[in-house]
Amino acid sequence: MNFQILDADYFREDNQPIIRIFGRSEDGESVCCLVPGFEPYFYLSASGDLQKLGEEIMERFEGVKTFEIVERFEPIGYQETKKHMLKITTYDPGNVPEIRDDVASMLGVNAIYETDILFRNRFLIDKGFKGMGWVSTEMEEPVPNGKILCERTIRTSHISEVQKIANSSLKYMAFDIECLPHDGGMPTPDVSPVIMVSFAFEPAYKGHKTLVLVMKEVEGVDEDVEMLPEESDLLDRFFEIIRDYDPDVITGYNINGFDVPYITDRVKLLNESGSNINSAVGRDSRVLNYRKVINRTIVSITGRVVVDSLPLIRQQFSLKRYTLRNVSKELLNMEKLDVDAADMEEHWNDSGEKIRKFIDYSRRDSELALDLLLNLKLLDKYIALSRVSGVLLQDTVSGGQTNMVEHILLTEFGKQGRVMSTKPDEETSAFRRKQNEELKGGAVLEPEKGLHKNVIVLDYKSLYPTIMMAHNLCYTTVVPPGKYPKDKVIRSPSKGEFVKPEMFKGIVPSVLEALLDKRVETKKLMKQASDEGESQVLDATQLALKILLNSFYGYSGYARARLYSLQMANSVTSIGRGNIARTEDIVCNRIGKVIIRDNEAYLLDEIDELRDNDKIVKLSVAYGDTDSVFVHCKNEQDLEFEEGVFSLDDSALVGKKVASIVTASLPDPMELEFEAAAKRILLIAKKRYAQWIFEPTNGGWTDSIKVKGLETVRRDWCELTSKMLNRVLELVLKEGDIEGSVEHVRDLVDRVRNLDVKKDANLFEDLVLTKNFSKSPSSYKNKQPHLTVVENIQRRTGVRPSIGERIPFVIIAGKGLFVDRAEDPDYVRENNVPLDVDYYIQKQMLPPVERILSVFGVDMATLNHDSKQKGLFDFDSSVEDNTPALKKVIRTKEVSTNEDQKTQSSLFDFYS
DNA sequence: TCGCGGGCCTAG
DNA sequence: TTAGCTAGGCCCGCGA
Repeated sequence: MNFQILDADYFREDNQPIIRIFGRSEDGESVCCLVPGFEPYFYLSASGDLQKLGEEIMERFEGVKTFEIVERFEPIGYQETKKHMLKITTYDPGNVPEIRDDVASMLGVNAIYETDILFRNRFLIDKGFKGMGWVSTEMEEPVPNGKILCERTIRTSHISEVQKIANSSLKYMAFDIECLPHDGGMPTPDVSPVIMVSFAFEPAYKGHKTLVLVMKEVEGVDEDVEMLPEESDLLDRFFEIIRDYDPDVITGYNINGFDVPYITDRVKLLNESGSNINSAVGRDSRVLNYRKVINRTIVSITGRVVVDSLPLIRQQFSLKRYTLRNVSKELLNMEKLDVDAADMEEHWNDSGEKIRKFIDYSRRDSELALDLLLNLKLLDKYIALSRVSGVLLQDTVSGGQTNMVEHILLTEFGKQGRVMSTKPDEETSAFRRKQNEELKGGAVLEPEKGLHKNVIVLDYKSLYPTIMMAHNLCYTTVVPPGKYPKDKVIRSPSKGEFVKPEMFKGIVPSVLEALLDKRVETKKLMKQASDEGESQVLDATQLALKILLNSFYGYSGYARARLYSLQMANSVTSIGRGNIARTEDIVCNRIGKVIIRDNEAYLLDEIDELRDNDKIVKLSVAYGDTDSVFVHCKNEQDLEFEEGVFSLDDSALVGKKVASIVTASLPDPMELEFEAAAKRILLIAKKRYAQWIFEPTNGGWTDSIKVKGLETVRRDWCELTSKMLNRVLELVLKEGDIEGSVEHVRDLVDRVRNLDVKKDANLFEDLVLTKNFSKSPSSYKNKQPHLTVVENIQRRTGVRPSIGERIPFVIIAGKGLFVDRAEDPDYVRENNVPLDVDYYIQKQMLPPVERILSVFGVDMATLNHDSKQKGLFDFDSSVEDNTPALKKVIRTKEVSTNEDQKTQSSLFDFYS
């Protein structure tokens, strides 16, 4: 039988561990496969007589089954030879944590290794199985299901990996609960009952796409509603439905933060007072439970995957708010239905329309949760990450990059006879964090500020991974500086030394090479794929490979990693910094000029003499950040090309030429790529710019305005700022319309100045700011506007928003500090509190737009002009007063020269 | 008035 | 943010 691995764990049978793999088979059955015969082990290195030490350990610790003297490399540093170590095998996985500290403190023991690897991961790694990977079983014996809640349970030790791209069809279930709070506050499980539970299923459950359980009799409802008179019956039915449906994936919105702990606590309470709710949900019949680990609730259900979509959406989408209402609207374009907390009791006690509405609202929440998961394909990425890294799906969904990197490295270390370090203790991590103050990052080039035409964007393909590959940077190649002769090592600008690949090819570079090759291969397959589903799987796979490739650098400087090398991390970035500086030098000085002739790009020394129709392109670097360079193309006189002279295709010719020359000078597989051509680009500051960018797309060009770092992409500015700035950027970049920009800003300033909240509710919404409530109030050293609002809300409702929530606020009129005048928008709306329109004009609108338009000589006064006071026709003269050069250019289409350097606009002819 | 630290969020 | 990394802009409040 072939099945795909969803989850794995182990249990004990006659004092032997038996591995249990859960999955779904090719023909759609849920499967549990028992695999006996796998044993737990760990390593230790010691000085002295290893045989004697092994015997002593056997004698002293009952759990130790056997030992073996083996040869292994230590985890960190290049080593010429392996060392003798002890491999200790125990009877039970639980024995290892029991004895490891005692063993570590025995005389002569230097270090212990791999004592903290979960047994199921140890099994997967040693057998070469992967999370969401396919396996095939033979000679299986059927086993009576007993407590196992799968459609088939088998037992075999003949199990092997199978190659298959497609995924099995999983069963998804979303749920949501409603609780009845006392007097409109937050419900708490000690007093407020669960009155409704809703489900959404994919595929349908016995013909039901959704189902709502309600704790009362309601008339006039459809067959997707079940009525149960008692809360305990309702909860019992909830678990019965889960067991009966047998989902692979259980999802919901904020279920880890709310629903699961609530139901668990409620069941405990009810069962303690005489109820008999069977809350078994795991495929091993384990009851629903949760663990709290600082700030985080961990929920795991054996054999299934629990996916709370809230953290996934937080990670993947940058939104101003993450309420289900806002997320559904922004990402699904669907409305959440809602009963106000204050009206909940009234709806619940109603026996007509209101209670039916309440039921529909509850149903909708489950539908939305399922839609988020499926329509946004939230899980695809994680399934691909599991298949590529080998980590079980639950761990890629709820874990970080560390998990995956360490899983991959443990696998490769094992293959190459190298042991893996244990996780560092607190002290070691703290020490490393201190050391990390020495860790330098990427270089950011000083931008040539202002508006430019014809800028080519070049960037390095996977810069840090390719640096590690090209220079053999690895934990396994790093050597103490000076230990080996100069010609034997690669030395980085940060003075890190690594042996050359001829001496030893590093494990990290090898892994990266394999990942990169696989990504190229996957992209190729994707182009050939005819089936839509297969193409999607391949796309998720190449994305997963990209994520993994980029995880290794960050991991190398991570204080809590099993493997840590400041030398390696610093070498990566120092080579990166050297590289971008060298790239700038090649572009500006070694290349300098490119000749375009007959649709080909040439260097000066590639042609004999200049001809009449040759286009001479002068290159300079306008900006660059870490792995990118923006190359500014100008004419022979070092001026912008006139409109129509330098085409997008010319950009591509120059870009590809430059990229190929730079690439040729680099060690394999480092590669500079032509990415896009910007017709115009506005550079404001480091990490802040906007481009009218043209990206090559199968034969043609696709254009868009791309904004980086400016207020339009920042969530701590109000929507009005974003909208205003977006319009200004579009006018400036696409049309060169400074005058129009100024008018647009003035119109908006007027509207805000004359704001009437009752008449213009939309504008009010656009004035709402949000900031993340990121830590406990006591640890803030300064006042913060969102903290003021958190305190206000807590004072008024008794409920404090949770840490990690984004807090919306507006600034109200009054005296005193800005931070004290932040207020909850809901409160302001309900109580008609006037806003501080001056704050919005002076602090939210004018400064961001001034930073952009000052490039053209437009100042605050021009923008802040009051139409009511000065009249509508005042504009032209005010522009003339402030910026004569600007107006001249706009009005007369004059082709300017270099004479006026004061305002950038004088360099261009926008209207031609 | 200016410089600085805290805070937030983004680029890469 | 609920365990990859650094660079860096900008706002606010505070104190010299």
